[in-house]
Amino acid sequence: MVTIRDVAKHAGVSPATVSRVVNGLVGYSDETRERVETAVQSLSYETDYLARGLKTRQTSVIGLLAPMVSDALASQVMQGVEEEAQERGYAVMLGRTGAKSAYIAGYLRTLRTYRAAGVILISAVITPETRQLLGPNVPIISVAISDKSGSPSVAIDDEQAAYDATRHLLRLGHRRIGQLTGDPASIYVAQPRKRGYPRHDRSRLHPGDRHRQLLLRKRRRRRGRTAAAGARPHRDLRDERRDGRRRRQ
Amino acid sequence: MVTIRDVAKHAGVSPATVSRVVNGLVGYSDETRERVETAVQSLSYETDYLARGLKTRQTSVIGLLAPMVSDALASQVMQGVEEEAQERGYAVMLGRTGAKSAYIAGYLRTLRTYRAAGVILISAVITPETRQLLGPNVPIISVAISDKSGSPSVAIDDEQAAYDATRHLLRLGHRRIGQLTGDPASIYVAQPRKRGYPRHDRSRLHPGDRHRQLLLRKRRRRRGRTAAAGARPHRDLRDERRDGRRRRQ
DNA sequence: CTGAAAGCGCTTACAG
DNA sequence: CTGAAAGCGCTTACAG
Repeated sequence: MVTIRDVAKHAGVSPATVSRVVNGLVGYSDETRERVETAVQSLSYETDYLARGLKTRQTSVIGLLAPMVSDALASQVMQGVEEEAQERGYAVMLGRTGAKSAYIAGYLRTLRTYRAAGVILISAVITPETRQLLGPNVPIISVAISDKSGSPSVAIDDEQAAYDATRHLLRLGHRRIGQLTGDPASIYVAQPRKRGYPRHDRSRLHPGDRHRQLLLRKRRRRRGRTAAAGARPHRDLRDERRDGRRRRQ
Repeated sequence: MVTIRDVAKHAGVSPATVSRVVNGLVGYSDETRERVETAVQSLSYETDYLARGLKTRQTSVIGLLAPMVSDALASQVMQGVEEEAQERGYAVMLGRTGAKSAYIAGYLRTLRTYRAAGVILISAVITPETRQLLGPNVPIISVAISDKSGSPSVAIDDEQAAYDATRHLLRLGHRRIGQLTGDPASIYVAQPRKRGYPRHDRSRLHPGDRHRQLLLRKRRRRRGRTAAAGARPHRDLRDERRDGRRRRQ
């Protein structure tokens, strides 16, 4: 393996100077720089990240933890993270937060000992333990869950999203609307979603949709039997249903 | 950070001995082992992978290169690789072989300088350049493309698969069968797929399927106009079509 | 502008 | 069974 010493010898300078040039620091003449660069080229020298990381206490590794690697949302995020990381010279290390949260501790420990430059958490909550396992100096970013603990996060307003999605269906004239929030015990965003849904009331319906609603009502009557055979709506939807019925009377 | 020296001091032994115990080597008394383990526990010592890797010239990192992170097949493979890796104490480093093959060189270089223990290549061909960039000591495994260069690979027989898939359709009585192989210039498996398809001839049809074929033929006649309006079959399929027609005469 | 030196945290012959 | 020492390849005050 070609080391910084080899380059130094080849260029007739000290290893310290090679390091400075390679890292783009200050403190060398143009001529020196050129000699070093030539030597780097002809020996095809490559910095040893392990050695550098050991010395500087930091590598260009970033940790990327997802619930599942093959998760649909996570895949998309991972793809994006990977693209940007590679563009900026970072390497991405993969991990799963998975079902067993014991796993995540292991990954975090690994990332710390590889001196990761930062960690991106997809669909996972940053707990005090997370912080502690990673040490105080590793930045954490959470994606898809907005963090309350002070870390930056990239996420949507889940409550508002539930509200908007429901409104969309209401505008289309639908009245029997189910909501699948996920189990609040394990799906963190279930709560805000559950809050967003019932914020609706009749007065919020868009007035311009009257016509369309009439159409839909007719169509529904025609499909009467099919509709009646449908699944019973979720308990939380009772109010909306009653609301819809009253309008029809 | 807790180092091996701290543990050594705490346990009243030398760093060398701590290293031996931690790595499960031979050469220490039971009593020593216990003292070291206690010290490791109470200080919650964690091996520095960077330092170890620098010394041993090998880390527990394995590289995982896929065409796209969000690719459907790759996602599944990645998930599996990640599970097994984590079980065995390896960390997975991500990379994309992507459209630009120039990228892959960068990843391979990175993996070499992180002293990766091995590399898994999904849907990519192992070229001499691959080998060269990674150095002679890093094992490479290719997935989804069977390697001819001597590396182990996990893949299906694409030619046979194309043959089998075609046979399946033939058995169902279909005669107008298109094949989407992908562009042979960029999709490596297009060639074997293309070979597998036309290996069929009439005599290979499963005799037990006669009855079903008759049924299908009737049905097809009924839908005559629709069928006629369908897309023209691929040029490569002409023989199969003619074959099918003759049987009807 | 440049180099000698120390040290990051570990491992591993070597010697006892 | 155990320890002192050298060294992996780099960076960075320090001194000039």
